[in-house]
Amino acid sequence: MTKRNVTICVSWPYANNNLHIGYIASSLSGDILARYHRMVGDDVIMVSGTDSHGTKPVLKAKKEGVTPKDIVDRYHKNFIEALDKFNFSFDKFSITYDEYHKQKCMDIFKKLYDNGYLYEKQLRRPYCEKCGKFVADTEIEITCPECGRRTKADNCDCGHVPTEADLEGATCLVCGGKTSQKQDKVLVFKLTAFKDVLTKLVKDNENVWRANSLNETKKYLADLRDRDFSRDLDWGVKIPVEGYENKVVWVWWEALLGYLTDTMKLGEEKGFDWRKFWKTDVEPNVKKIIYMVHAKDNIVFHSMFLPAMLEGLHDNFVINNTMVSAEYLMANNAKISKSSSGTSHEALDWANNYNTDSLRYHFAANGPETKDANFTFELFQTANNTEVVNKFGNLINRTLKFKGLETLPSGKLDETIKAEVEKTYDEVAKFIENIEFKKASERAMELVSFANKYYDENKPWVLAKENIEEFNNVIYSCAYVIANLSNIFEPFMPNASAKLREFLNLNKTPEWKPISIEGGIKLDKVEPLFSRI
RNA sequence: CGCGGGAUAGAGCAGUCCGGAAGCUCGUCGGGCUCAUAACCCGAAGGUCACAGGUUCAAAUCCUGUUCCCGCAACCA
Repeated sequence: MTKRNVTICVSWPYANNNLHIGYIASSLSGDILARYHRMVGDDVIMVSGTDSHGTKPVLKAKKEGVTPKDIVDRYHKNFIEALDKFNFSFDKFSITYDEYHKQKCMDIFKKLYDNGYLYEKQLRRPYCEKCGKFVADTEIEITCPECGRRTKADNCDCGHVPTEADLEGATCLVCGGKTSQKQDKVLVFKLTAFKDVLTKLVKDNENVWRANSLNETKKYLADLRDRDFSRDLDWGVKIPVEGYENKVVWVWWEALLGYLTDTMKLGEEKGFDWRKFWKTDVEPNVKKIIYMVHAKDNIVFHSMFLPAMLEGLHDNFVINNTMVSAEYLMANNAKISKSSSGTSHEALDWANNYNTDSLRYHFAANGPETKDANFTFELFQTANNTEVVNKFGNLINRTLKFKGLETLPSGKLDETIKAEVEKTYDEVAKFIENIEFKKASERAMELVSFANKYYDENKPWVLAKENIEEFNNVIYSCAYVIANLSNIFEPFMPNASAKLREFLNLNKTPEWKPISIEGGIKLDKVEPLFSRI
């Protein structure tokens, strides 16, 4: 296959709470893609980082009497630790308060301004005299005129959306004082200027994107509006326009550019030209794939906001991308973010208590790919004990720990096994490239079932006593399957795959193609890959 | 009536675009095997495809309406 340049953009977790398993479930697709594309020989980068700006860290910092940086550093550390334990193979995982990111963003925003895509709008906003600044809706509290309860001003639990008038005399949550409506201005991004480009983008991907990405984007296009670009806040990326010294860029606009700034930084560090991943005029003959991996609440930002910004630079950016939009992971049928039950939904807790390969497999096979997926300990336990331990782990054990077997015998490779292995590579690859990870992981597991069946039908425990040559052929053929499972499962269960390579003295760098195996390997390193829970 | 995704055996899901004998994994029940972490293999039972209409020789699939879950729409991100 000809080499492609593949960029995998995994959405940026917000530094407001510890990483939860929903993020792992919806982002895993990115790591599966990254590992697979590296194995087929593509030039791959996978990037993301911590989204550190916005009002929430600021509020939390005030409450705890620390700086916003202290808050986001705490969560950034948690993100890195959790993602590392789940074996996410990021080439870069940065943080948006990084000076490099901020500077590059400001350069880009200046260009968008110069190109005429940012304009000023007047409006009235709540202003706190005591704090001496305009405050965000989440920083003030009002009495809801609909239900009479106290609520933050962005929305009320009763469903009422406060109007400009409702905000008059709101309470500032920072200082406790009253706010008043004052004349303010906001910088607006001219999203409507990109209607044709975005319409074409959707049309070009009619058979590529999932239904949620396509329809959600079409809906926005039907009623396309310009979007606010600035925010009244001092924690964020400064706006390189005169008169906006006290405002910052709304986090979305700069966080999305993190994919680009990560790539630029990576290029400087590793010595490659970042443009080969993002520009049509660099390595023009190499196919470029840009995957956008995120959950459904992020759709339009990736399908519209980012492409519009890139197009607005008038600089041959690759606009076309492959949207990989997941639905939501529910925990015990409740929204993870709002759940307050005793069970932890923190990614790090799960990683510390259970086998992350097993969790990865479970999320690939039963994750929120096209609709919300429920996640419970019981469902995971079943998947772990039946699919992962009984089928996968047991195949390894019954083959490589066959009673009395100390070295792998040489033998003749069974033709049906050889053919099935080749077929599995092709079909799993097809599913992965088609962003169907549920099917891909299940198809991979079918090879395990195929081998277990082959094992049973050929009864090596009988052959061991009656026909040692045939016994050797069967065990050798099963070991051949196991060697290839170490490749095929690399995107899904990287730890187990690495251990299999160690058991069988295989090359440490896996490739997406059948590998042969030699007899005579000492089997003393073999141990159970997974344990029951 | 703001908009998008979803509702299919006890559980989790595929099938819906392009209508043509209801499938997969797990669980349950029965059988086989004894190499293996009591794992593995074979077989069976189990579903008015959310609900109500309609189109058709034929509907899980197309059309209309309804209910429920999730998300988006606002200076939350």
